[in-house]
This record gives sequence, C-alpha cells and structure tokens, in this order.
Amino acid sequence: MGIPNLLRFMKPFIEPVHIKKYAGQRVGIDAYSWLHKGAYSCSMELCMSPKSAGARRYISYFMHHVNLLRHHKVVPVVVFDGGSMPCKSATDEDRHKKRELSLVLGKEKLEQGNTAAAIDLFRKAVQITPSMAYQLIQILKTEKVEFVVAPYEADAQLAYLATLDADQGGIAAVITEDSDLIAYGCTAIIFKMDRFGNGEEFIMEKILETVKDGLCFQDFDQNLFTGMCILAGCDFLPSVPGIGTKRAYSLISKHKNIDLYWQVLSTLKLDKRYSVPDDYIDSFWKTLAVFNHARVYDVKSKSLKHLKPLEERYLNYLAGDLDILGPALAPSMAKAIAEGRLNPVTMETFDEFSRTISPIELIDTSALNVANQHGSQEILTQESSITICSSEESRDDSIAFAADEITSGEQRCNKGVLALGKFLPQKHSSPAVECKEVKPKNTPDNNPFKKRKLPTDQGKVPDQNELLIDLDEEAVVLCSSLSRESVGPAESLDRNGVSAGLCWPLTQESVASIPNERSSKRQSQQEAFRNKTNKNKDERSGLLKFFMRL
DNA sequence: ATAGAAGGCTCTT
DNA sequence: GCCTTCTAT
Repeated sequence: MGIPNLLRFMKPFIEPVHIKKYAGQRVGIDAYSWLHKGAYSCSMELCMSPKSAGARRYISYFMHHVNLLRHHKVVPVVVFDGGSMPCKSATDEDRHKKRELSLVLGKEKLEQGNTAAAIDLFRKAVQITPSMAYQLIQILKTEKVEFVVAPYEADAQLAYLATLDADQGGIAAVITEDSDLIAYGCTAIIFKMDRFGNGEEFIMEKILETVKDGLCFQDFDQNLFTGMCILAGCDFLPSVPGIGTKRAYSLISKHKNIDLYWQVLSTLKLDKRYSVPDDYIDSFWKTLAVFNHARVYDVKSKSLKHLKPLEERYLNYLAGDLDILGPALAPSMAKAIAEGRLNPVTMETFDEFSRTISPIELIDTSALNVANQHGSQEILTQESSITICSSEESRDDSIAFAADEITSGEQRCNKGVLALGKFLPQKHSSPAVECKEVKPKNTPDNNPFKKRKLPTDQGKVPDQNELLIDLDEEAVVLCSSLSRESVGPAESLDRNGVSAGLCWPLTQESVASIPNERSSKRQSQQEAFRNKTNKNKDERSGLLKFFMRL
C-alpha cells in the first residue's frame, strides 16, 4: 500500500507528535485506516457472522479514536473512500483474490478444528466493505461527527481538504497510515497514531527546507516530490524493477529543472541496468496527473472539482483523456455519494433495510456475560449505574456495567470501571419502532464501496440480541460514544471477559485533569444527554436503553 | 563488501 | 512497516 519504504526513507524528517497539538482545529481522518485496524479485533466474526454483535467491534474501535480526538478538543472530519480508480484495478483485484483465498482456507481450517490457523487466515481475509462503512456512517450521524465520502480516493479528498482554511471546511492535518498522502502533497500528516494520541508527524513545508542525514529537498517542489514518489512505485504504477525510494530520490536530485521529468525518464531508459517498459513514460505522466488533479468533492459547490486546477500542460499528456481520473459525476450524484446515501461503486441507493445502528449497540453482549461472571459485587461502583436491558438472553439477570471511575493514577491506561445496574426484564420486544433514518428506494446493497468486497448479505431483520435501553425520568442516558464515560465500560471488557483496563486512553496528565473536568462538565453533559435521550426516545421508540444514574 | 531492492511476516484488544 | 534475504555493483 502506498509508496513502499517511503516512510522509512523520510524518517529523519518525521517527528513525534501528540494529537493535542491540534486542539481547537479540524483534523481529517482516513476512515479506511481505522476501519482496517478495528477489523482486526473482530476478523473472525466479520468473516463468519458479519451480522453478529461481535462483528461490530470495529465500530467501537473507531469511535474510541474519534472520542480520543474530541477529548483533546480536536474536531474530527472522517473521510471515506469512494469509487475505485480504473488504473488501480489491477492492484485491487490482486488484493481481493488473496483475501478471498484466505477466507476459503480459513473456513477450511475452522472446520478441521484448527482455530489458531483459522484466525490467522481470517485476519488476512478481512476486508472493509461498503456495508461496514455505511454502518459506521450511521453512527457518525447520530454522534454528529462530520464525514464525507470521497468520489474516488479518500487520500485525494483529504489532501484537498488540507488546502482549505478551516472556515471553508478545511483541515489542519490528516491522520492516516497511508503514505500516498505524501504523494498527494498533503501539507501535514500524522502517521501511526496510537490509542493515546501519539503519532508521527510529517510536515511538507519542513521537508522542503530542511537538510538532514544527507537528504536535501531544497531544490524540490511539491510536483517533483510527487514525481519521486511515483518513480519509487505506487498503487497506480509499479516502479521500474530495481528502482526504489533511494534511486528515485537521486534521479530527481540530479535533474532539478523544469524539464526534469523528460531527462529523468530518458536517462532511466538509456541506463542498461534497467528495463523500462515502453508505456512507462506515458503511464508516468498519467499517474502524475492523478496525484495532481484527482477528482474531489467540493462541499461548498456540492460538486466535483480537481485537487489542483487543471493546467494546459497536464491536458497535453492526458491527451484529453480525463477518464483516468474516474468518470465525472453529476453534482446530484456526487452529493449523494458524499453524504453516504449512494453506493459509489454501484451507484445504487443503500439498502433500506440496512440497519441503522444505535450507538448503544456498541456495547457488546460479551460485556454482559462478563458482568455475569464477575458477579455484581465486583463490578459495583458507587457513583453510577447503567441499566441494561437485553432483548433475549439476559432478561432475568441482574447486572450491568457502567462507566466511570477512572482512577488509578499509576497506570497510564487505567481501569475501566464497571458499575452496577441491572437488567430489566424485557417487555417490549415490541415491533420496535423501526429505525428509519434512511429512506432509500431500492434494493439490496451488498456491493462494496470499492474493491475489497465480501459477500455480506445484509440481514433484513434486526439481530435478536441487540441491547435495548430503557429510559427513566431520573436517569441520564448515555449514548455510548458521547463521552468518555459512556464508551469506557463496554470497551474495557476484553473478549476473555476480563476488564481490560483500557477504558479510555488517558495519559497521566489527562487522568489528573479528570476530576475537575468532570465536576464542571457534568451539568452540561447531563443536559446534553437528556436532550439526546429524548430525541432518541422519539426516534427509536424504546429500542435500546441504557441508564446512568448520577 | 556494500547499498539498495524485493520478499515474508506482523499488525487489534 | 519492519526485518531478512537477494542481487548487482
């Protein structure tokens, strides 16, 4: 993925950073990278029973990270991939086939009882489907998190947003794992951000002016930098065999002038050591055009734009063939895609039965089982309680868990705390008011946003084991990802049924600040919860309830 | 002998 | 993405 070895090559210019550096600013998120990481935590479930509650752990993972940003006052802007680029289809096919193979092999191993090997293969088989993205989008909507589905590459969309001012919907930096962002000329990128908010920062401006470890990009501009990336190999165009980041760098360094690319490419072609495919030069120009002028969605005009305005000279080497950027889309379509209503691959409306998932569902039922195992004593804390009413299995059980109590100062990720509560008997497995957030017109989706597809026959029937949350006058309902407290508990239980102590990624520092923060914030949170609660109540009429007494 | 590319295995909680 | 092996100088 991305440019092989580019990050290692650029290491001297990449510095540690904490997300709080961007407090008060908008930061873009490459949704795919978090979806993919989150999917590791439930790869088996995603492969074997995509509709189970367990298969949705990737959403919890994602929302945790979103909440980490919010905790640090960073405004997240989530960007999803849209349609696939024609020139990338070879790469995509390849990956897809490997994944399908792993899936088949994984199922075989599972049947043979070799779980370890199966899990291994399922991890390799994990794919991010449009359906997964769509489900996450429903959560983002209820959580009022800004998002946009790119017409094509999310990377291009992110790079575009990074060129805008915040008041125009722009972002100050991008969080991703994909080095393609560098090739797109993104100005500020945070790689490898962990659950505490620590990451590695790449600032384009610094790179272009600093000299370090024998590397000097002072004679480079953005365009040359992108050219170097392409020479080193990218998803759109494999490099000439034998050329990697180092040689790409020296090739560009040696010919730093306007006509450089012609010189670079001809020296390459003349060099007997390398065999340059005949169409390489042509492909090179086209790839450069993609990185420079990819189609992106412009929220202001609600239509497609180019990442950078098209110039005459690019039109030349494209020979007018703009289709390599992906087909142009009518504004109405671009808008529907961007807003997550239209599947960018099939151009069909998302299945109307795709369930709208309440944030509350993020609570994995396994958490309930855990609570059971541990007995209510152990999971009691005085401060708060959450009452959970599960639809089927736990109607008589008397337990729950809640959020709160982030104490132990010595550990940097402290105990997620369980509090008490009890399961309410379930009275209304009622024809629950359906969640009708989306009103599509036609048919089944199952079609991925992009490549990496997986047959996910979407259930038309809600899972039976969803949690139901009831409301109570004196209770404040927490919506799972609305606050630290709310998400903590569910996630703090790992799949072995043990409180994992990872309730919230807190640094020593932020742990120290919590008490004050909490008292001052509690009131407004209560208000917010109440509002939200009432709204949810109306909307979902009794589906999913989750109490917290304060 | 050495630099740089290519290939293999890992990644989550 | 990192670590190891391969290959060309």
